[in-house]
Amino acid sequence: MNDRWAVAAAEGGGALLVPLDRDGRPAAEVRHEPDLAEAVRSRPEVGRWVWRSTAEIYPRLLDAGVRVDRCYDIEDAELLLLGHAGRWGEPRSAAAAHARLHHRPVPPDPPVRSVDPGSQSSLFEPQPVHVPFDALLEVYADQHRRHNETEHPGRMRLLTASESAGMLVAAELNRAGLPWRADVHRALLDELLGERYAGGGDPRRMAELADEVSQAFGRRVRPELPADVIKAFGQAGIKVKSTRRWELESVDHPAVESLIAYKKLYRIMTAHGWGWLQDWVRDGRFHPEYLPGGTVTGRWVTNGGGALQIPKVIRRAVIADPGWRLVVADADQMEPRVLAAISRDPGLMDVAGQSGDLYKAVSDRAFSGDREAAKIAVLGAIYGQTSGDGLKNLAAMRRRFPRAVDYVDEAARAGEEGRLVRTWLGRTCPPAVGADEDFGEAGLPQEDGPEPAAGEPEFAPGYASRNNRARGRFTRNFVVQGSAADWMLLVLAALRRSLHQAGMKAQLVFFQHDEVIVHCPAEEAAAVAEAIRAAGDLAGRIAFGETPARFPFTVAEVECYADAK
DNA sequence: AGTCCTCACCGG
DNA sequence: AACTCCGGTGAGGACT
Repeated sequence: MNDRWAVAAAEGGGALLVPLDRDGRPAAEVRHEPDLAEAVRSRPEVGRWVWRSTAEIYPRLLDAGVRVDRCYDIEDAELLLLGHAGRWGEPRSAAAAHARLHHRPVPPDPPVRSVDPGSQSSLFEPQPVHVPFDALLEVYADQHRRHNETEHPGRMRLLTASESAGMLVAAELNRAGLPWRADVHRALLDELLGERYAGGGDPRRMAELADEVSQAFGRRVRPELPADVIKAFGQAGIKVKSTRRWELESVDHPAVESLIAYKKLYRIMTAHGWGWLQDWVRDGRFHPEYLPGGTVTGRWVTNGGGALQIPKVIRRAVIADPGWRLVVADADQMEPRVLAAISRDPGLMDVAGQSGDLYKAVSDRAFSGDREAAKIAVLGAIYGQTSGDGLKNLAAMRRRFPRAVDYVDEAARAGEEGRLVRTWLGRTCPPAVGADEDFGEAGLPQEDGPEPAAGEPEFAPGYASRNNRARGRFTRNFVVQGSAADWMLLVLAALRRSLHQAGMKAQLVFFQHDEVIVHCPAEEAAAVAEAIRAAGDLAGRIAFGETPARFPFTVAEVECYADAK
């Protein structure tokens, strides 16, 4: 059933609980029970647990071996509801929400603690702010009401419910960790960077490359210092504006090859080297900290460990346990398919209704079979390409897929004009950055945002409109990327549920924007792959209603993550 | 000694 | 050809 109960840890220990009625109000007396986990465990009939913060309470339940099917995260919902009302930036804690209800001074949100890699505790639960249970219940009932005031109440309810499901997934991902072979990782580092010397300094291979760079310049150059490299090129008579790889690649100088190779290894050493291994991998698992909804578009972020930026070469260390497999599933062309579903463009829906190569299908319709041109045009429409081939091809897009292009154009226009912009489910874009509240410059128009580049006249004509255009590109992308994140949350929720209902040992162990990894016994792998595909279809129907658009996944069953692509 | 900023790279 | 959208990460250095 859909029965909801609210629960909170009691101050002196134990739990406070109460069933809720259809309006989200207490349907009985609040009861106190001595054991939080037991109170939840003993009520499997509860359809959804309503609580202040999943990150605070759910790890404690998991510690006690208690899993819940569904929850409602009040502080996450507060953030989404405030955003929908255009009140981005107001404190989202339950304490703040309660104060607002009673027109009392609103306390600021507590700061998030800094990263502590060695710690096992959650990074996102600063210090629990105590909120009396009855105050929490008032906030929930008010949120229940506020959903009905949104543009699409059904979608908004789906948004808060699915992001709450994401919170459950995140807590479980944090606990499970990604299988990680530290021995393989170390061997990889030795192979790529060279062995480390006892006295410190660069590892062998990197030291060799640094020497090659210095020899090519005829003087000692530290390749990891952009300023030093630019100066060295200047002394060699070559002007470079930066030491970015794409710029260096076009430079004709004997140092370039070694320099690029060094920078590649330097990046691996600093971001995913021995120190990283020490900090983030324990007991054969990499434990990042996932934060659902950490970006304004609804994409997740991780705090620490760089879990969403694991270099391809390092993925060789991600290896399933003996007898187990990694089922790696990647949503195919997620964003164009989502654009088809939200814009209802007939041509694009038609194309997205097939599970084959979407860009090929687009190219057959509008680009005489030129797949590359089609891909650039589709992505250009989504990203707001302003120059180059994308612009030329955009005209063809506009002819063949007018409603799709109109949809993102309208989002861009709304952004430029400072209107609210929302994803399909109702996640709302924050106002333009720039009016910095800390300095009380509320009256500043949005176009006074970021500082102009050095040397650029601060009030040059055209400066404002340039920033407005940047804002338009942002909101144009926001509706697509954000609606895709909406869909992906529903995928995660459906997948989590079906893996559990099937009674499998399979575990979600990784999530990255459009990709999931499930770790499972080899004999479950086929069923897991099917569950992922089914979750994608179900999420499409739930999020967007009946639509011909399909949401296929490329699924690989592997022992090593690096073999998935 | 701590904080903030820039750079350049990783991923989607 | 150029670096469009969304982020995290560390190092180094400038600054307080």
